This record gives sequence, structure tokens and C-alpha cells, in this order.
Amino acid sequence: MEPLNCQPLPASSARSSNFIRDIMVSDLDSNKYGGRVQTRFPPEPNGYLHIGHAKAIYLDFGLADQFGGHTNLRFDDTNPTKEETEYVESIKESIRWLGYHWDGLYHASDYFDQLYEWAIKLIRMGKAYVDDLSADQIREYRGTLTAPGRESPYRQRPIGENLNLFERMRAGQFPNGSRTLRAKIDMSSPNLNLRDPVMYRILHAEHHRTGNKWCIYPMYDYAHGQSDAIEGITHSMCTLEFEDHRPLYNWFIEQLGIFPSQQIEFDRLNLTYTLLSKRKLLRLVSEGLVRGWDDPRMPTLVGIRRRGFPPEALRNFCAAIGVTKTNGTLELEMLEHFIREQLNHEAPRVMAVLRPLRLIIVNYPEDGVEQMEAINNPEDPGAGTRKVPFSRVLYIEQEDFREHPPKQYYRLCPGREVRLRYAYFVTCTGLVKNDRGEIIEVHCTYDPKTRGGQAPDGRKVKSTIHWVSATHAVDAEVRLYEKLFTKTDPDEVEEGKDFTSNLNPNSLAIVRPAKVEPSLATAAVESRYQFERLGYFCVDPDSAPGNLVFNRTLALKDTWARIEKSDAAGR
RNA sequence: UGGGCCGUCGACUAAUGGUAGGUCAAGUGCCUUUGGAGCACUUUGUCUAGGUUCGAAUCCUAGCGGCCCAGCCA
Repeated sequence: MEPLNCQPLPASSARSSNFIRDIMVSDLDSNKYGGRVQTRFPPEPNGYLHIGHAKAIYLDFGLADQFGGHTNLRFDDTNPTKEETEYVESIKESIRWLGYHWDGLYHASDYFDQLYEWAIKLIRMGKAYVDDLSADQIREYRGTLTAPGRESPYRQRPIGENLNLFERMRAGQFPNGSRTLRAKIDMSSPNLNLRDPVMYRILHAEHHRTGNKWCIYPMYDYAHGQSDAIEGITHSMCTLEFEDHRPLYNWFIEQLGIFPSQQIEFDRLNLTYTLLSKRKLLRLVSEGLVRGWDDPRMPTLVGIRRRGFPPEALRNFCAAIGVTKTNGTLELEMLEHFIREQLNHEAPRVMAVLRPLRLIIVNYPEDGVEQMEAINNPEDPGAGTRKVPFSRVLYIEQEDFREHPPKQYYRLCPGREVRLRYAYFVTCTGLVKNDRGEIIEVHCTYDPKTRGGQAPDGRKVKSTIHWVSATHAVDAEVRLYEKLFTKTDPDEVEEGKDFTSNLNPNSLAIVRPAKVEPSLATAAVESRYQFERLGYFCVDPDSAPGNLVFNRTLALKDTWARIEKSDAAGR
């Protein structure tokens, strides 16, 4: 057979091999699955997807795609007490947002009937039995990591009795927890998962899809592999902690003689300054430590989206980080790099002033207004230009003026000439302070011959600063985000404390009103911009006409900040 | 201390017995109408000890270190 891996791969994935791709290539070469690659993404609908899932999605969908394969979306809904339909739509929406499309849409619950039949088959084969032990007793009988378990007294129950009892379990004749169906494997196995694992438990609970049809529900281990087999999944990827489950995954498939799906485990994504545990994220939300699941500081996909991370950047990130079986933690900076790279490429530039300082051009006509031509995106000539109104009174950034400039500070200060981006050279001639000694106004003269930003005599200025025209500017609320936690490992805490003690008190700062150029007045929700010299910003869903709200996605890399920092450290 | 998995620059990841390479981070310089972006250069690495081999990150042995497993969660 012609190896499919000879086909050119998409540019984004044209990098070195990884062990999963190697397995796929080898399976294709050996024709193990008739030339097919079929994967699945199996979220449990009990919470929101996070950046860790983005990696799984990238692998499940992306890898299959590279070999012309297919990917199913399968909701792993075997526990009605935890799962809710409200999560289903959000999960689907996040997958679509990331840019992926599933082939089949299934639920583990679609297979409850088949799973039940297979359970009966295993009972008939003498490979499963109904156990009357309580949860506590089962734990006791299971043994420990170092000591073997003991067989349940019900283990040798006759097949007919097992059949009868299991049927009555299903019929609802027994209360929750009173009995289970267990696989009969090996109570002395060093792998705890093989010590007669529970296949079914009694749960008198309404299921979000099957309603009250069932009161017994399959466990993950009994449901997952068989669901894979039913769908003809060839490569079933999951995270490392399931390695110990693989022998069980294979055991059910072998006993049942069904399609031999194979489970492949990879390393979960860990990021510095980031928590990716559903339980802890839930605490942040329920205790009001963030504003919700889609708070832009959250690592959830809905949060990241609201923050303004482009989906393409996430895909590039996943492609770059690779996949292995090594447990590690990625530096957040790696993620941020791919966000900036994408945004630099696609975000239109605009001017906005976060902390306005009035600048008056004393030699400019009182009511003069000019439309200055500005480039929308220097990285993309096709993005064209726009007009930005200029007038006598402007706002500049407070940070861009110093009465007493430190060394290496190139921005505006008394006597210094700088360029106003896309406008004129201006020279500071004076300043005005209030009673408290704060600078409230800067006075400048402009050189009319430098219109557009070039001096005909060829003289240079050391810096260019951004501005908005005071009369034309639009007010906006700007939400500035920083890392949610102060420690690279948010779980690193003193005795008696938990991760909430590592919350960064400055993770959200609201600036209001910021002054933005008028072209932003009609900016659509979710559209992404670069505020020149400041960073990348996007329009928050809270935004409305006349009430603009922006989120800072990420600040630009700031060489000056680094100079200041190392300067302070050096002193 | 039963079992499983894993150890390559500060971080992540390639090299599939044959030149230890890439990305991020850090640093230096160039360039610049964003102190952005870009470009160039630089620093740092095969857990340890033996062994096999002409040749070992790769194979073998023994250590050391890390992660996971005792839910009727997934």
C-alpha cells in the first residue's frame, strides 16, 4: 500500500515527528486498520473546556486530519449525577471556535443498550458477576498498593443468579450502592485496575439524555473502550494517568471480541502561573474570585476567547509544543509568544490613550482640524490606511512625559522634540501643575514643515509617541489584565493555605475613561486591535454603542520597562 | 516501599546506532515614523556509573530522580 504519510502536510504541521504520528504512520504502513485513521474527542459534559483541552482537540482532530482521517465528538456521559446538558453547547461552540469540525456526534449514552448486552455476554462467559459488597467493603477487599486483594464472597455466584440479579438491578429493584456488576479478572494483580473493577453501579438518577430509562450506569472503564470499538476508533488518545487503565481497556475488547481500538497516552498540558483543574477553576468562579467561567483571566476556552486570543494562535501553539510522554510544565511566555505573533500579523493598529495628559500645541490654530493619514497595519500593506483627526488639544499618555527624564528616557520632556505619530514634530515648551503638584497639562510648539512625521531638513527625533485629539476622542473603559497568580506554580503555598493565597491582587485593573480614536466608536464585539505602543486589545461583550469596553489581551513587549527594571535592580 | 510511565539547554521539543538541532526565554548588535515588529549573533543540555559497539542521547545492566494508581469519578 502507498504510505499516506508521503503526502505534503499543511505548513502549520510540517515539523518533526512525534510518537503518536509515528504510530499512525506505522499502522498505515502495516495496514493495521485498512488505511483508516479515526479518532475521537471525548469530553465529559460536566464543565467548561480549558486550554489543556485545546491540546487534546488539536491532537484528536489535527492528527487525524493530517492522515485524511476522521474525528468524532463523543460526550462521555456515563455519570448522570455530574453531567448537565448546559455544558454540551458550550463545548461544541469552543471546538468550532478553535476551527475544528467533527464528523460523527455521539454520546456514550447512545451505547447503553449495547453495553448492557455485552455485560450479559460477559456474565454468561463467567467473566462478570454481581457483587453485594458495599463501597466500603469493596475498598477493603481491594487490598493496597503493596498487598493483594481478597476475592469477594459473591465472586463465585452461579451464572444464572448473576443474570437474574443484574436484570433486577436494571429493573430498579435495588437501592443505590447496594450492588455492582464487576468484571472477574484478578484480585491479586499488581495493577489495581484489574482487581475486579466495577462495571456498573446503581444510580437512581435522571440522565440528561436517556431520562429515567436507566438506573444502572456503566463506569468509564467499561464504557470508553467499547464506545471506541463501536465507532471504529483506531487511535484513542488520552492523558498519561490512564496508562494503568490500558490493560483493562484491552481486556474488555479482547473478551468481547470487538474492534481492536488502541489507547495511546500523551502528556497533559501544564502552564506556569496557570491552574487547569476543573475543581479549582470551579472554586474561583463559585467564590467570586473571578467574574465567571468566561472571565478573561480564566484559562477556559471561553475565557481565553473573551481575552482576545486568536484561535489560530492556539493551534500554532499546540503544533509547536509537541506531544510526548514526559511530564512537564510549559512557560506561559511560550503561549504568549504565539498570541503576539498572530496578533502582530492580523490586528489593525489604532491609537488610544489609557491615562490621558492634555497636550496643547500653542502655535496651532484654535479651531484647526486636520485629517492625518495613518497606516492600518504595517505588517499587512493590504490593510490600507485611515484618517485620524488632529487638532490643537490632544491627549498623550502620562507615561510619555517626564519633567525630569531619567537616563535613556527618550520621550517628551521640557525642551525635547519628539514625533507625534503620523502627525508633527513637537517640542515641549512648558507644563502646568495643579495644587498637588501633579502635571495636568503640557505645552508644545509644532513644526508645520514636519507634517506626516518627516523633517525636510533631515533632523531626527529619538522617539515617537501616540495621541488622540481631545475633541474627537471617544471615551472607553479598558480592562487591564495580568497573570491571575503570582507564583509560577499556583499550588505552591505555605502550610495551611491554598492556591487562593497566590491570587494576584493586580490581575484586573480598570481604566476609565480611556480616550480612543474615533474610528473605534463602532468597533464590533470580539474584534481585535493593537493600540499602538501599548498592546493588543479586543472589544468585550459588555461593550455597547456609546459605552465601549476593551480587554487588554497582552501588552506589547516593552524594552523600556526592561531597562527601568534592570536599572532599579542595579541600584 | 507493589505496579505503570518518564528523565536532552532555564522551559518545551527534535535527532528512530553515525555532525546534539529547533522554538520560547535571556543577552548583544543592526534596523525602525510603535523603545512594537523584523534581522544577525551569543550563552547554556543528553540524570549517574558501568557495559555492548568502529561509533551510544539512542541498545544492555545497576543506581538516582520525577509523575501516576488503593472512586460505585472521568
